[in-house]
This record gives sequence, C-alpha cells and structure tokens, in this order.
Amino acid sequence: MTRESTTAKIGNTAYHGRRGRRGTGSVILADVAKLAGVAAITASRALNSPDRVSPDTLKRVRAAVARSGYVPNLMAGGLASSKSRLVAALVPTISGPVFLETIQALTEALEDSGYQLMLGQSGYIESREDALLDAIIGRRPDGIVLTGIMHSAAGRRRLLASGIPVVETWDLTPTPIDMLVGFSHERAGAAVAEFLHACGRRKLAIVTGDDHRAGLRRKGFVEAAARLGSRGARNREMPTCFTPAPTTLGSGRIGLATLLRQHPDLDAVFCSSDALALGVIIEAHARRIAVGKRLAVVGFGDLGFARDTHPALTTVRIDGTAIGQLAARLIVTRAAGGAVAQRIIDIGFSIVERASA
Amino acid sequence: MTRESTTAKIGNTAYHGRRGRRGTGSVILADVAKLAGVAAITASRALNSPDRVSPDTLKRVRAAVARSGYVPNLMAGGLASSKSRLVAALVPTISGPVFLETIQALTEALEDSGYQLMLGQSGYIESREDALLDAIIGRRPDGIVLTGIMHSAAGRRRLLASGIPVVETWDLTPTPIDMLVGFSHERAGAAVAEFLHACGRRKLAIVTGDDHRAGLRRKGFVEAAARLGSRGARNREMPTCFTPAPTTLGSGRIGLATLLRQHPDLDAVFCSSDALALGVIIEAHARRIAVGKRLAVVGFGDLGFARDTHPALTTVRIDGTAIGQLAARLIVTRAAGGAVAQRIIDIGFSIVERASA
DNA sequence: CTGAAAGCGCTAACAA
DNA sequence: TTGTTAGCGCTTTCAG
Repeated sequence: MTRESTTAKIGNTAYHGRRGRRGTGSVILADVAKLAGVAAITASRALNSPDRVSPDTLKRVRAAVARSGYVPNLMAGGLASSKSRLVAALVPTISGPVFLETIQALTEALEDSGYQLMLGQSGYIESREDALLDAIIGRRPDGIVLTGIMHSAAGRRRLLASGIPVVETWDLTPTPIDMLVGFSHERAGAAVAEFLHACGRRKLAIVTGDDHRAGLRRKGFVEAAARLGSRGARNREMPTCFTPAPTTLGSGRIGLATLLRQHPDLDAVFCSSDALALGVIIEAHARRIAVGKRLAVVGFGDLGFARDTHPALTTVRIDGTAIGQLAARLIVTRAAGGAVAQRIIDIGFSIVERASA
Repeated sequence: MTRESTTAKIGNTAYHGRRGRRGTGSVILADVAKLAGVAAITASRALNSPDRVSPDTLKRVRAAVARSGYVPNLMAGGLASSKSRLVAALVPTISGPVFLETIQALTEALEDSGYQLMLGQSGYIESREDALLDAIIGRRPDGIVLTGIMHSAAGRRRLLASGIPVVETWDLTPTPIDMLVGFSHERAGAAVAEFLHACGRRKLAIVTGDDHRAGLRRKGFVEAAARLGSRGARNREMPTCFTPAPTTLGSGRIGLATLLRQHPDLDAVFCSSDALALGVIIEAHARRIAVGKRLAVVGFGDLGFARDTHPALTTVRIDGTAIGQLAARLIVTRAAGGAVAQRIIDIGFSIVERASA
C-alpha cells in the first residue's frame, strides 16, 4: 500500500447496503484511517494511546484528523469501552450560591482529567428525583456526586445497584452509600455557640432556614449553648426564627425584626446563611443597632460578600472548592480502577472572625 | 411460545463466544424481552412508543422492567438513533450569579422534555475553550447553548461544521452562529441614562466591570447622557471606575470611594452589576451619604437581594428565566426536526424602580 | 507495532 | 402489532 494521501470519499454516507442505514454523514474514524492509510484500529490507538504506535503512523493519523476535522463520537467509544468519561452531579437547585463553589471546582477538576460534568437538579419533588436518577444512570456515568441531596431509600438502592461510584458531599452521614466528603454540621453549630460564649455573649438567638442541614447546626448550637449555661438550656428557650427556603436577605431582615419584638435584649444572632446574616445586619442598621457592639451576628458559608459588609461578617467557612476537588479525585481514582485510601473524608470547617461578632 | 414467565438467566454475562467480550454484566433489553416473552425490538417499542404496542404486551414488558430493575443504556440508544437527548451549556464560569437563573431554567425546561444538561465552563483561557468544544461535540449533543461566551473564529467554525443547533444567549450580536436569545446591552445602558436624566440627575458616574457586555452598556449610557446634555458629553468626561472581574461588593465600595475623591459632587452612579451597587450603597452608608436622596444608585441584574437592600435598589431587570426557557424551546423544536419561527429573539429588559434612584 | 474479526446495547428499516 | 436483520462508530480480543 502506498503512503500517499488518498483522495478517498469522506463521510459515512458513502456506502449504502441494501438494508443499510444512512449514518450521520459526519467524518468517522474509518475515514481518518483511510486518509492515513492505516486500519481503523490503528487510528484509534494513535488517538487514545499514542505511545503504542510508531511515530510515523502517529504523524499521519494526526494529519488526517486535522485535514478532515474529525471529532470522535464519544457515545460509540463509550459503548464499546463501557467508559463514558461522564460524571453526574445532583443538586437540589443550582441557584443558591452555597454549592456553586463545589460545582465549579468539580467541573474544573473533572475537565482536567478529561471528564465532563452532567448536571441534574432534583428540585424539591421526590418523584422527579427518581426519574432524574434513571436518566442519569442510563448514561452510565463513571461517577455520581450528590450535593445537598437526601435520597429516598429507593433511590439509594438504585444507586447502589447501579454499581456506579457515588460521592455524597456537604454532610457527614453515618452510613454513606459509597464515598463521602463533608463535615459535621452539628459540630459547626456547637463551635459557633462556644465562640459567642467566649465573646461574652449570653443572650443568643437563631435565624435559620428549615432544611435538614441547618437543623443539625441549630441542634449543635442549642446543645452547646445549654452546656455552657447561656440562655437556651433547652430547645424551647432558644429564641428562634425559621425562614422558608431559599434564605434571603429579606428573610434575614424580617427574622431580626421578629426576634426583637419578643426578645429586645438579645445580644447575638446565629444565622444559617450569610444571606440571612446580611439581612440581619441591614435591619440592624435601619434600626440603628450597632452590629458588633450591641449585637453580634454570625453567618454561615463565607460567601464572597462576607468580608465586605459593614461591619465585616464573622462567619463559618466551608471549603467548598476542596469538597469539589476531593470528590473529583475520588471518582477519577475509582474510575481508573484504583482503590481510594479513605472512603469518608471530613474536611472540617473554620470560624472566620471579623467585626460583626 | 408460552407466555409464562421464564426463569431465564438475567444479565449479559451469560454467553461467551470464542472471541466474545464480557459486557457490563448489567441487565439489558434482551433480558427484559426474554422475561416478557417478546423480541427485543418489541420491548424497545413498549418503552419508547407505548402506543405502538398492544396493551397486554405493554403490561408484560413493564412488569419485566420492574422485576429486573432494567435501566436503558442511553449511550447505546443514542448511537443507534443518533439522538443523544443531551444538551450542552457553555458558560465562562458558573460562580457569578448572573447566568444562574438562565442555567436553572434551562435545566428544568430540558428535563421536562426528557433532555439532560451537560455543563461546560470555558474559564478565561481560550485554548481550554477549544478542547472543551471537542469534548462537547464528541458527545453529539442535540443542542448547544452558549451563555456569556465569545467564541474564537475557529470555535465558531467548528460549531457550524458540527451541524448541531446552537443558541447564543444574553447578547444581541449581529451575526449569530445559528439562533439567538438576548437583548441589547447598549439600549439598556441608554435607558438607564434617560431614566436618571428624567429623575433630574445631571452629574453621572459609572462603576463597571471590564467585560465586553458591560462595555456595551457603558457605551450606551455615555452616549445617551451626552445626547441629553448631562455631564459626560464625551467618553472622557464621564467619571468612570473600572473594577476587575468578578464584580464584588468590595469593588463597589472602593469604586465609590475612588469616584468621590475626584468628583465629590456626583449625584448618580450606574453600576454594571447589583453586587457593585450594593457595595456602593454600603460605602455611602459608611460615609453617611443618603442614597436615593443625595446619591442615586442603579444596579444591573435585579438579583434576589436587590429588593431588600436599604434603600431598595433600582436596577435593570433581565428575565434570565425566560432566556433559559426560550433557549430550551428552540433546541427542543430543532431536535424534533421542526423549524423555529424566529431565529433571533430579543427579550428586552426593564428598569425596576425602587428607592435607591 | 499493526490488523481482522467480533461485538458493546440499542433502534431504523424492512417484512410479515 | 410483532419480528428479523443489519447496522450506529467505536474498542476489545486474539493473531500476526
């Protein structure tokens, strides 16, 4: 066979068998192979494991790819190799800045390893979650990352049965489906109570969203406060304002107003999100209450704006980027057939002390 | 053939030909078909077009699916039908709340039509964008949504060559690759200038990020101000503070401080994002400048918190949800083989008048 | 280092 | 309405 460039017909519409299908009409591997004067499998090797092919062949195949504008069909590749190079992430909703950092880090880390992210929003309807789960498992992703999601028992079973590596994040459940990267919300709440106690605050209160995780932080906060002898020895006694999801600046304002009506003497508020905390600060401003002096405010999340509020917001920082990166690493390791050293990773949290408390 | 349930071996590990491969070991359509006592294609029809199958067959296939826990392999289905039921969205970065609403609406609208969203972050490195494009085209998505992305000429060509429906969003470029859902940033900027002029403001200033779109709004703003005879008859004369991406509350504070140093008399500030505007408001608070009275502040985006600042923020509202929904509709229509009525959709904008201006 | 054959799991096309 | 056959475009297996 000569090595001169062939003027072969490009595109898989060329041949129609009697019962044949028409294909997509786009350039396929066989075209590239023909152009390069090699077999399809050799072209495939040149693209996927360049080391296993002679330098000359490699060069010719690459030239053929460039000339033809070939883009490999990853569905076909995935089907043949049962590796999709796809990772699915499930979140309750994407708007809500809390998990964004994690998703961003996850996307980037995965792209660096040649994986693509598929995003699913489960919303708050459970039936929808099940349909979504099937749509996701159906793509045979190499991994699934659950963020801020509590699955039904049925969902957990399907996930387990699928055999796909799963990473749960942002929480520290005792019995993960598979792998886990998170931290203890209860301990975080307790740490805030201890911090406020150390600051000399004794009349504590809470403005909180009513989701499960916020509930855990509240529990830790209330119990620690009781242990330390602050007001709130029992749950009932801790002034608490619940706000509906999503937590907003507006609910924070209402929250403080509500609390003050019944407890004008409170001297510290723990908010379940930075947005709520900013609302509390703004409401305090509007009422000429000196934040950081008469009233301590602590948020949760350390969103970008926390350092820039007036006064700057003391808050609990979670390293969402680290969560995303670790989750990506766990899945990539597993997908490569490796075993992970730790199936459960506690990334902890820290209290960022600023002027508001 | 009897219709009694067969105790057939489930899982495609059953048969190993001499040169055979081992498969994935999971339940496949053939297993379901065997259980239901029908041919594979009939099982396929029962799942994909239930109307084209007898009620009895349908029932038996569904029972077999439930019993075996079968989840269709969408890679195989996609390969065979050349329909991936996948739509890719490209954003520069996911953190940055501006495009979130659009992505959320897009995800939801697509899920409702049985499509899945693949997310790609191009970041700010152009070489990366090209690699990402190949990874995306390689999955043969049924559509691609570009949000806040300016593609290189090479990228546009690849996209065009791929034949995949493309929707560009959040902008109104004169020569879209394919379809477009957006609005005119220049007209929005002009509208704000006209609004401030009507409010009696004459000493205008700008705090702005330095991205392309913000630049267009600034251009429209400056030109309209000149036309109306406000200060800023030429670009040079409009007091302007540029801030690096991403725009934050902190840069807003610095922005106002910087402007006031040189132009202590200014009476209105147009910010290129609500985050900047909130920063300006907070800085004004800290300086005891009455926002809404001595100083008018206008933001851009109408993020959730805009209604809850103190005073509430006047801002430009873009219906990001509508953008996402329309983009989804365009792509679903196209994927179904239909023709879209309008290839270019201008969704406009509105100025939400609140207390800050 | 290169290649031929045989599927991956599914659906389009044709036939009954 | 149901079934048979032949691929979709790629990679694994086995053989040079």
